[in-house]
Amino acid sequence: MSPSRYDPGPNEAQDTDLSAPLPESIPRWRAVEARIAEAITRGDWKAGMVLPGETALSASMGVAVGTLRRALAELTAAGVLSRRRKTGTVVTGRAPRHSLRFLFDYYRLHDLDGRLCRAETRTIGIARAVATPAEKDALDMAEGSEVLRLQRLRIVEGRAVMHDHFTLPARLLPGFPDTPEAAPDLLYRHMSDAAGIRIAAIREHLAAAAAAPDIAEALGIAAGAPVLLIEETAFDEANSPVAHALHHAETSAHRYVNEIR
Amino acid sequence: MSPSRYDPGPNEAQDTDLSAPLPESIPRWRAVEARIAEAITRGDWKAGMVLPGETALSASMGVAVGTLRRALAELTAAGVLSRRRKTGTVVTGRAPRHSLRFLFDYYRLHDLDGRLCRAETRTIGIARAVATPAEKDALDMAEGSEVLRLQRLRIVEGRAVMHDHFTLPARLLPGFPDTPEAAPDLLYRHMSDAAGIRIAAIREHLAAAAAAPDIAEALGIAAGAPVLLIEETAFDEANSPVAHALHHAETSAHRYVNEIR
DNA sequence: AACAATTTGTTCGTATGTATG
DNA sequence: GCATACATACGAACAAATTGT
Repeated sequence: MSPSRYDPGPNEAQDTDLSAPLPESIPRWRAVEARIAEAITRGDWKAGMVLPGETALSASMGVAVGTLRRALAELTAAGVLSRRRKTGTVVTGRAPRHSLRFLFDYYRLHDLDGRLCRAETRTIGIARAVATPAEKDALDMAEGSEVLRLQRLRIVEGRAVMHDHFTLPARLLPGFPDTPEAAPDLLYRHMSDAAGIRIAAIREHLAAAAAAPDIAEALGIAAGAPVLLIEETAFDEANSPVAHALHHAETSAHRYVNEIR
Repeated sequence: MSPSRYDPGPNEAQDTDLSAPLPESIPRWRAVEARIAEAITRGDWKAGMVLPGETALSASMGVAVGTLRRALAELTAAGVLSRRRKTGTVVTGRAPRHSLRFLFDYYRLHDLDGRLCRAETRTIGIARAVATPAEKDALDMAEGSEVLRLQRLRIVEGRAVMHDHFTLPARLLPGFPDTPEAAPDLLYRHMSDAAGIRIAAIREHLAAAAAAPDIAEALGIAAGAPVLLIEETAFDEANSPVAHALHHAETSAHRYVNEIR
């Protein structure tokens, strides 16, 4: 904190609250990474800013250069930072919103101007049933396994823009609520917190389709209007499918954004 | 190659042609990474196979452990490998098709059964012009800059399934051909080879729309039929936009596939 | 044009911790 | 408990690229 000095600084990033002791029990490079990412998302280090050099940063955070480099490498791979010799390490300003590393609610609805939309989630149905053959196949389950089915709406500024239909192996989520009111909004976060399931990869199959009557009604559009169809499968670290979902999105005023590296 | 012995091996990966001298002028860890990735895509190391330990591998390839670890870390981050203590390093079998690292023609059309489609590319138009305000904005160019416009069709089994409209800053690609016949099929590969432009990230805005008459005709579908709209922007390592494209895909028999980590 | 200084990139080596069989 | 394999952490030296003198 060093309250004795005030230094607005020219274009260089200044200290946030580095040199505070790092938490234990997690890798130091990860703690360093989180601290830097936090400083960026908080706006302490803005887009285009150049960070202090490796030696200075590592010294100020009390870790070896190699440890700091690991953290910077991860953030660079995630697209948050860009590094060039002599120029230094600069904040790209590209949002880390599309990486599973940083967000459990990784959804990515933007408006036509490119701004991220904050979507409210409303669960409208929960049911338990024996898996259909298609579900059994998609989730790699045994014969007769039970599944949880969830229907949800994503709402932006009062308008429903996406309809979700999730299918989850019931075995993975014992004690999952049976009423829509009690359902968690952040499904993947809940899976991580309540059942220790960490999503390692998500695969999406995208298509355009004409809206079926029930979907059209839920989204408040005409039947047959074009909707974005997203078939999503989530995998854990062992590469087993742990969730399957079918999304229908109304995209006359929104875009589904995707970033590839 | 060691032709004196033949060893089918139990479940362990055996030598491919490691210990061959590594190429110069590129980082050694990248050469190691490429060699391992190649062995996997060639089928030498199959899905589920466990690779030799770090020390053994590094020794057999003539690099330090840290160098090998860098290569393995990259492949793990890309989803090609999975590493666990004691168990070792195993091949996941998940395809690295959606990573910019491995494919210049990164396009990702699959059929409804999930199989990757090999799409033929046909360039149907090339033009040079002064950038429109929208293009100038999307590509972050100066007033009055010249752009290259490319129209292409993606064809799978004789049927056009996607229409591409690319816009590129003409300044970046001097000597680009002026006739469709001479245009390169792999645009990003060409940009890398001919102009040294390396694509570091791609952002896509996806939506569903009703097909306009000209697009409908190009794709051989009815006007107004739902099409998948993909607005794509490619960035180089300095985070500058270097290409912009508008894709229209016919998705009655195909899916556009996307993998997130 | 040549050169020096700075900053990241690569490579090496080593030591210790930790999870797993 | 022990051996094994990866994970973390440290440090050091040199290479390569870029900027400014």
